[in-house]
Amino acid sequence: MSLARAERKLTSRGHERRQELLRVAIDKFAEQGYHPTSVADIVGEVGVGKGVFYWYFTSKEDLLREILKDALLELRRHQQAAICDEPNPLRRIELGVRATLDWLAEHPEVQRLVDFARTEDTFADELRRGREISTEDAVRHLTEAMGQGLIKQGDARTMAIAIRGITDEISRTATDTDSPPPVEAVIRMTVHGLTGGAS
Amino acid sequence: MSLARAERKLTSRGHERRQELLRVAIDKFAEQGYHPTSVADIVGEVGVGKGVFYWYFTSKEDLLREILKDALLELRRHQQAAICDEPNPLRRIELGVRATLDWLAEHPEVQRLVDFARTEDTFADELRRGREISTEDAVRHLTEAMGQGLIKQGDARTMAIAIRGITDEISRTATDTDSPPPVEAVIRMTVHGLTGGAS
Amino acid sequence: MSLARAERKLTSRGHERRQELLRVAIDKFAEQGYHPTSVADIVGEVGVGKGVFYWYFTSKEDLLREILKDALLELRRHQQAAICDEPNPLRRIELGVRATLDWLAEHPEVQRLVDFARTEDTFADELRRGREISTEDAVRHLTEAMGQGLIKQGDARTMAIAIRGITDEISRTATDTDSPPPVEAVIRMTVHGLTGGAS
Amino acid sequence: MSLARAERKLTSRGHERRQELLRVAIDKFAEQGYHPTSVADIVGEVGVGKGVFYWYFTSKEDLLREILKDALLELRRHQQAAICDEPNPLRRIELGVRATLDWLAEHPEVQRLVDFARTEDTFADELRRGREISTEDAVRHLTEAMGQGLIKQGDARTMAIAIRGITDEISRTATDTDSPPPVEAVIRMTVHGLTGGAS
DNA sequence: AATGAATGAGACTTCATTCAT
DNA sequence: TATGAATGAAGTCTCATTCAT
Repeated sequence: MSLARAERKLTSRGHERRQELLRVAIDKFAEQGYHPTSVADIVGEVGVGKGVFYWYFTSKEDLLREILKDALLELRRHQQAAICDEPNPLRRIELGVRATLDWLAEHPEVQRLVDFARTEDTFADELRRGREISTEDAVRHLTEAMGQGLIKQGDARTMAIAIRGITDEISRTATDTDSPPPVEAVIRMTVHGLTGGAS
Repeated sequence: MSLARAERKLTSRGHERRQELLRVAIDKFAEQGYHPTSVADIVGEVGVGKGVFYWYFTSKEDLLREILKDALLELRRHQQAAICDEPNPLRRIELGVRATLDWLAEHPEVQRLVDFARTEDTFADELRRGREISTEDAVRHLTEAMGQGLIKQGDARTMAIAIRGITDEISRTATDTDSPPPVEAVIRMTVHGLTGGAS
Repeated sequence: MSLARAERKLTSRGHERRQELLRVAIDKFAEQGYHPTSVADIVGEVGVGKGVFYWYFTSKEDLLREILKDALLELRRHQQAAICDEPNPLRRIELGVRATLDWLAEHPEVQRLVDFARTEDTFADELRRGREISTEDAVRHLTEAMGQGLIKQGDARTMAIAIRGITDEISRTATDTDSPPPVEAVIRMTVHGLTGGAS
Repeated sequence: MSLARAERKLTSRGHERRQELLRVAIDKFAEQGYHPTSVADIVGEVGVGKGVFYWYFTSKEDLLREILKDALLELRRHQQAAICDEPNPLRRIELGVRATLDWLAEHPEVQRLVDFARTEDTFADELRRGREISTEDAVRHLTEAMGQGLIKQGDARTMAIAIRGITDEISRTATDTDSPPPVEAVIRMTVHGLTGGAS
């Protein structure tokens, strides 16, 4: 019986084709949006027949899901690699934020796709789990930091979500204005206080 | 030549029809996404023919643009009304954040639409201008607060964007989990410091 | 909410269009086969856009099902009308066979469609029920005839099936050779004995 | 130029492969229908690449034609073997009918394929010739039987077709209901009179 | 002999939009 | 104003067939 597309063993040429399709799809999706981009657009750009697309992917939907899965996995890896085994929890947050801004600056297309995916139920679930995990990670660091008296006591979960809100929005704006994200300012705000109210 | 739809004078019954179409469209768009929702879906739910739709709106695209324009205008009004003539700039930020969390909690559909619109060039421009304005508003308050020594000197623009990032992401999460946004925690973080680092 | 296609109320023009589509589809299906006939072929012949097809039918499959349902209903009506209230059960069989040969000769396309439908599970069920009913009808007449000593005792069900086998195959051959079915010979065989063995 | 596939000399392993493809194809065709079964389905089930298929068969169409040719040849052989050199023509009919019911009961898939093939012009011709021959055979026996006064004078050709109609329909029904065909009842009807009308 | 990647026409179907009634 | 029939381009996807390896 034929293998599911995902499990199919690919020749090295096949692997390259697949990557090429992914790359082009990411670009087009980010540029025009998921729905406005047709499979014909994608294969047209790569210069292959439509069948090729369906040789490597089950459907257009499957393709986006694949893209999202890969991207979030990579981002996570990037973050983990940055944090490594830093003992200071507050510094871990900092390194995580830096890594995120960094990676998103290098993959501006991805954020658009994630943002889109979040607006359509079919894809939203795919993301929720990943977001949960990243939130929990941050909560862990923040809780530890509170325990060590490095930051004031507070609602760690809300803080974690806020931090993601900041990094994401800063990244979006940086991409929109085609300028590098103000990393240091963000770090100052997230780690040393958003406004540093005089209180 | 016929008038542009928007400018056409409507009977009060016509006005109601239009509002009903808008309402249904917002719900469906938020629920299933813009593209997956067809014009037939919308008019079907309202119980009118397709002609009606094209009497009130130039196109499906026009409809979403209209929705976005209206929504952002309303949000802005809500914010302005809250801030009113509060003299303390930091307090103005606070009131603005409160008003935003408030309004988004009552209009969870809108945020999805805005988030989607941001991912497709056709709509993105519509939003950029509004975002610019709201950023500038916040920058003004923050700059004034710095001038008065209420908050530490810093990059006001980045702060403004960060605050929007927080309110938006907190709102999204609140909607996702169907729970009220942790308003006080957010206020504390935005106004009195995100982590309030011990430094 | 929009009505299911089947229940949609049609204008008289709409009703005609639908009939035209049915007619052309029956012809094409019978001529080239169901699968080799594309929806494009059908609407092309009628001279309308593809959307029209899907305005009147849910799918190509639905269309064939509809055709089968209508055809079998009509055939049954024709048979019933012929038998009417004939008291002699053997004569009822005769009238039924005559009516069947008659109707199939006038609707040679239908038999091909039914024959095809029988070979594909999706449609086979649609037919089985109808066949059951017609078999039971014949069994009733035959049993009554046996009771009255009009025919020898025997397996009524097998007889009924055999009679259908004869009428169908005779009809097919008549259609194939483009000649009228040998009605009298068939009647003689079915009613007075297939070979009339000398036994 | 390469030899026609059919004439190519095959190694014994090659012969087996071919048979396996035929066997699987017959099963799938009978199960799902000819068109709904893809070449990929067939080779997938056998566990070979697509190239293999096209090594042994010119096309999918060719495959079905081959199947039909083989099947009808085998059925004919089975019938001939049964009739052998029976001198009584009426008994020859009986033996032929028995052999046919027998063989169709053992090869229920084949009948579906033949039935399907009859509904599509591409294959119909392939079958017509075979049907002609078998009709002529039966006509010969029947005419002889009439000459010997074993059966009443009548339209031998119509009788022959009727007999085929009976055996086929009985076989189909037996397959459908997964029960053995009522051989004796059929013999009685075909040889000694369908209803044995009292006339 | 065999594989599996590639092809590309064409299948079915949807849908924004128009327009006669 | 309103309807619903009609349009037809475009969308996703399938599949018989070919061919480089």
